[in-house]
Amino acid sequence: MSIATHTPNQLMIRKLESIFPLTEEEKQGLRELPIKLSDIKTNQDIVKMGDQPSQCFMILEGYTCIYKMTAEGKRQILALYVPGDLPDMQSLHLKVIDINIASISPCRLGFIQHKDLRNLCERYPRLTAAFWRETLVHASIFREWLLNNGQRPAYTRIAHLICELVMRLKAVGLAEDKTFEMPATQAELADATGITQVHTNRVLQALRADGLISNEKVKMTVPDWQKLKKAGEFDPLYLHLQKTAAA
Amino acid sequence: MSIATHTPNQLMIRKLESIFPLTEEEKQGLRELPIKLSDIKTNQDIVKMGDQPSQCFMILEGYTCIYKMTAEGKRQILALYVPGDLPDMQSLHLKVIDINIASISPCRLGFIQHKDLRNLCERYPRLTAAFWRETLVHASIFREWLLNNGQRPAYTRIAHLICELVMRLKAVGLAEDKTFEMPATQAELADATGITQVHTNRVLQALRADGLISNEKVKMTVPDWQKLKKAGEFDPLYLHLQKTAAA
DNA sequence: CGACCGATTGACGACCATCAAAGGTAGTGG
DNA sequence: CCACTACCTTTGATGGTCGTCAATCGGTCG
Repeated sequence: MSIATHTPNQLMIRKLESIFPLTEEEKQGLRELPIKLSDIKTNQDIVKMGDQPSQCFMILEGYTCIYKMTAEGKRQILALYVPGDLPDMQSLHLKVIDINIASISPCRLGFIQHKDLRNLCERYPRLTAAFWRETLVHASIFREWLLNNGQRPAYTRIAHLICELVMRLKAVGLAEDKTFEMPATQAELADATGITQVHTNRVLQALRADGLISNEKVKMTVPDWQKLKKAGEFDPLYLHLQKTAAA
Repeated sequence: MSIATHTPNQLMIRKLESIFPLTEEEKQGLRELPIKLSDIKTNQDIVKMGDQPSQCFMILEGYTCIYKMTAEGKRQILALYVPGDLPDMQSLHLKVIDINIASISPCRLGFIQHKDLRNLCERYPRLTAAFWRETLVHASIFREWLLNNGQRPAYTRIAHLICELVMRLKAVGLAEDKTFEMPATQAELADATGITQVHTNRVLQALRADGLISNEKVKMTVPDWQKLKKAGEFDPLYLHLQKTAAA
């Protein structure tokens, strides 16, 4: 089977179902949510620190990241987002954006007005819990990244990051058996894991030499999931996936 | 003026008001929320990974932290929590706890049943937004820690952590002019910032030598806030405090 | 074909980790 | 009042993981 494709609203349903059980009525409500499409290129800023948007967006295709810079100009990538994710859901309740969001591949985005989201949640109150839960899961991912970047050596760290991506892609049906899209450059992986680009390159070489990953262009494949999982000390509890999605 | 003391429900109101404007009716609702007190000693686990609690708690006195361990037994402290904070609010929507929560000083805690919280939010729907916002602010803090621990040198990193604590304590009226409680040991600061205990000690000596902090036992004082802020590259935007609380 | 971007390699060094031990301080109990 | 203990802080010595700097290589695209 090839990688699943969805309409925007179907993708949102699939995403929410990966962490929250939806009723048929709620799905129907979600199908009626207005979503406005927009395509962007690689390395475009989508939302910037200080913005006060009246909408948020879902990724339909491609990857984005959120990042912050230090005064010295160093960049930390705080999260990678894949199709189905809502990188700026927080803007629903935090007026001022405190991060930057950029594409790391060509993307198709679906913009959703805050007011439409609020209306939907009023009509289907359990959806409030679903969206809240989505933000809580991402908070949990931030915590895991803190552990990963703070306490694990570079090799383990990158293995863990790859494990997480695979799991999250599988949850929305976007990872084939062992292969998935990995458009992030080595510089981006470096900024995500808090190591330098040069060292990232050497770690990736080691991971390839050990048979844990292989890649061609933007396609990465994981020959032996168990081995990678072990190398990355990966336990998916923190993703809080529904059992059906985790399988 | 001495450090503010509150009843449990007053403290919750004060805390929520630091990030969200409350109406008089909502405050009245909050005053009627049942909160059950409990005292614990230093270094007690309060909630553990895998738990499925039916309640959450607010800190009334003392400090707690949340942490995770790697397979090799290294500990990362993911957040420090001070009076007014709700370290396991996430349990309202994520059934399984994915972190450990422990006291780092003697604490008085106030336990709140999930069902009481849900009832309250049903009666005052804006409070849902307030509590959601509280969890989003903490997600924002996790992001800032990722930046801090990932990209800043040890000296800046610890200065930043101290700045954050001061701001958060002031927001709930728990930092006097320049002095506040700092019960965390150097080992705990080390695990929070991802550097070793030995190196933390040396950095603290440097901060003291530079006149940025001084401390006796559990009291820490900041002689020159502007200097510390600069040394820590501290910008409080990410705390999303109301203007009144930030002042 | 030249320009650009990302991946790769080499040499060197520093920040911070690791290991080990000693000094302070508080609390406990005889 | 003083041992005794436990915990935290401090110090010294050494070294490794990873950062920095710089250059080259390879592929893509206009």
